[in-house]
Amino acid sequence: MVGNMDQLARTPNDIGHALRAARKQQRLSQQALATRSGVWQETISKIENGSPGTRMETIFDLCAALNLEIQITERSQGSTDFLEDTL
Amino acid sequence: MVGNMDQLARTPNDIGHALRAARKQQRLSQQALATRSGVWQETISKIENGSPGTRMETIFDLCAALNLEIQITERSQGSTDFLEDTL
DNA sequence: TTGCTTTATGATATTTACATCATAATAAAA
DNA sequence: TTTTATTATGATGTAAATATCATAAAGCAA
Repeated sequence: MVGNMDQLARTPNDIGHALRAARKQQRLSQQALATRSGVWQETISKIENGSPGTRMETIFDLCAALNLEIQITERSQGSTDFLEDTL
Repeated sequence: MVGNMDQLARTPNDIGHALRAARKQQRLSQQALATRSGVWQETISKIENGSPGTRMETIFDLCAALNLEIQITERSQGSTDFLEDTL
């Protein structure tokens, strides 16, 4: 394990983990986050537990409230995966 | 100019722009992307034009098909750069 | 144990994204 | 121009996310 390369999100679970980690790091309850994000506590619970299909904007709201940012970048050519673009 | 730091996404429009840019860069039509992502061309059109409320998983599907990755990170404190974790 | 806080869950109603089709508008070639 | 490829748009039906409430389940202190 080289480092903290775990902000990568490719599934609803990844999102949930990232959000929960950030919230806990800031010692916010789901309810406190709900208040400052406008997303309901019940919804936050589901998202943190990886419920699928969450709307982008809900994630944006939570990220904003948690001082998180979302970046979209080219996938860095990984180690063992050998998938080639036959462009 | 240090680098291309414009993959930041905080609105549906940002997502749309990133996706369209990547698709064009790879010279794919919306239909071609639709085929390889499982997302319909009509839906791709709307997303690229910033339609709100898109489901996370739809974005994931498109990113996967375009070799893009989504990262969630702490918002880097701007200019005055003494940020402390009072852990 | 009790009591308090936090998180999860169940139900309902509204809203909306997406699939799907058809097609219109636009762009690009020919 | 005409033809073809691409993108956008409009309509419909279904599936599902979220707001909202009520409450159950966990967790944690006293």
